[in-house]
Amino acid sequence: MPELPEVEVVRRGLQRFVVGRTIASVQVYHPRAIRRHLAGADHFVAVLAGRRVLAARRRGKYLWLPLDSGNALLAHLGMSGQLLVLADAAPDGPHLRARFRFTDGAAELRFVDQRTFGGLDVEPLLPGEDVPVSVRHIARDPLDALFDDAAFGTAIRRRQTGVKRALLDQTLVSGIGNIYADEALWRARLHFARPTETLNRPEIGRLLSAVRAVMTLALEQGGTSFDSLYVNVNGESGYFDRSLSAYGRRDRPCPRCGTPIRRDVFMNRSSFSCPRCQPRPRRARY
DNA sequence: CACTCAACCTGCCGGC
DNA sequence: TGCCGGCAGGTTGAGT
Repeated sequence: MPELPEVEVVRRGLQRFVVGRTIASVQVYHPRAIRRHLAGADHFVAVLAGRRVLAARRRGKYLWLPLDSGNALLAHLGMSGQLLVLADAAPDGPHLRARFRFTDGAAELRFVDQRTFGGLDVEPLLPGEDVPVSVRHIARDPLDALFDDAAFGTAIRRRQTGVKRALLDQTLVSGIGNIYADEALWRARLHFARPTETLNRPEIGRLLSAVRAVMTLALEQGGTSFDSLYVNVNGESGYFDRSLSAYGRRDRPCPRCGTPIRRDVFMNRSSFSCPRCQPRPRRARY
């Protein structure tokens, strides 16, 4: 489940159903699911057994559970990863990659991932910074209280690239993927190829406000689910897809001006925008 | 640093 | 019915 709102929905589920519990045993069913855990599956299983989950945290699209050992169980859901809290008796689906049982014998946690782009590992938390090693290179996300708007504005204007490419760069601002990039640009009336160095302060302010607004709304609606791949820990879909203004709406009217939404191929993926509200800049940068 | 491409996977959909 | 290309919410590393 990919972008920030969907990952945050999962984090909240883990907060409610997993934090405070002690892991009894772990089973790994597919080596790719723990490929980032370089010490291997046996080690992964061993360091988790008996550990208590202290919290459920997130930065951007990364999710982690700090443990009483001082390490954290880190998860990235990739394109199709799910963390599900299910009764032990619930049948295993075809894409079950790992299972976590708890000492209280209540519902277990499962990592399910059709495309196996997601992954789990256990790693130390950086002293002082409070994030796992693998999350160090990721910028704070726009819903983080410590996100620095002014610093972001300076940094994005220093880039020599297009604004959508910048939004998708997780080292500049994290949590934004293809859906919310297109939705935020539509709200801010900016074309995806707008050169970042030409953005002025009001435009950057508009852009950040748009990102936050669309993510907050999506969160209230449980995230965006086009199919059963993107679900919360209880397997339920979000319904923000009904509120999308541009993404996936090729040839359908722009909700603001009625012009048919266009689709462009950009960075080898689809970009949706309104030709009238988001005119292509004279000098475009991709 | 900016940028492109390929790779990593499975499954679904539409066209032929 | 079946085969094939295109497409899908992400990240990483190699190469220019």
